[in-house]
Amino acid sequence: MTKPQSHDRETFEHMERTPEAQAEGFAIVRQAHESEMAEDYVELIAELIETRGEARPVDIAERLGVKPPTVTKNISRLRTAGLVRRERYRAVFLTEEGQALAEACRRRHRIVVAFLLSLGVDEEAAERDAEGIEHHVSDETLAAFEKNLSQK
Amino acid sequence: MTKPQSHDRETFEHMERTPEAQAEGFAIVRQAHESEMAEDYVELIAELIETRGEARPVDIAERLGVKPPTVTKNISRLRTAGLVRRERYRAVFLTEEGQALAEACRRRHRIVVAFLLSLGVDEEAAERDAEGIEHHVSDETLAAFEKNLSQK
DNA sequence: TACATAAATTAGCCGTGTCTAACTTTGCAA
DNA sequence: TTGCAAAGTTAGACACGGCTAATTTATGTA
Repeated sequence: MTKPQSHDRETFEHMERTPEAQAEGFAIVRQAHESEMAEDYVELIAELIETRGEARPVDIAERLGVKPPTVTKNISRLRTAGLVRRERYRAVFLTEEGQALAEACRRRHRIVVAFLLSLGVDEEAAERDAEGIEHHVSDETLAAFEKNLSQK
Repeated sequence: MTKPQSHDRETFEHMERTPEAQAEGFAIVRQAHESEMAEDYVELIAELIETRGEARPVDIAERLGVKPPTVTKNISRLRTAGLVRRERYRAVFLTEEGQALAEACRRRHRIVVAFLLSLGVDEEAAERDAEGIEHHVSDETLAAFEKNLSQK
């Protein structure tokens, strides 16, 4: 069950993580992927409501770079998840829960972008990279980003 | 084609990105997701070959936290992609191309981890977050991480 | 050598997130 | 007021990356 104490190689450059710890890490990444769609949508919906007064599927589709049927399907998933409220053929609005999630996501997004900018990454790249990175930043790392920012 | 000059709101807190630029950002993230599987596998395979002399599906599965049939299926995709070479029921090896990719991924991984550690993130979290973040770090951002590291 | 066990594969299922084609609804303008 | 264009939805397909159950192959040991 437990590993034998003695090995051919007794010396390690750096201690390897256990297979279990490694597996847990990958599980966390897979889990993050599952919530990415929801996070991207509510974030974008909040942005659209703020700047245009409403979030129309056609605008969501354009900004996400996907086709309208994809938006319809995903919006209905968000509705099932309780993040979004809407009537057929009408604009989309966020529930309380959706708003809370959007707020958290936008805050995290802002921090990641600001942090990358503070590192000297240009605006285009910072914005692009943040889109992918933000979903994988733990609270602890986010705090480290913030701390580092305020110390500049 | 071009946007009308005058708007209801002439003042922006910060200039919004165009829908196209935003859509391109999301497209890049989606693209990154497609190569994540390949990157995680070749990185892990290289690691296993280095530490154990060979990469067996059972070990890959354990460390990835997935079941063996998943590994079989994905390995065959990697073979099709030309990243991996192997005979049925035998261990997996990397092609030249696979090795090059693995090397690039491991380098990026090391830099991301080192950077997070330098920010004061603890080892566990750094390792976990890096797993997700590394696939979304552009060359430019990676360079910024490195530069910041060397300046410590 | 033969067999039990471990490893790997195959077959077949599922949910996600994308697409195209075709249809329905909305709402504006003549 | 009616009719058309734009927006939205539905239906149906597909690839991906997971899974379980059942099967096949490899291997070490009795």
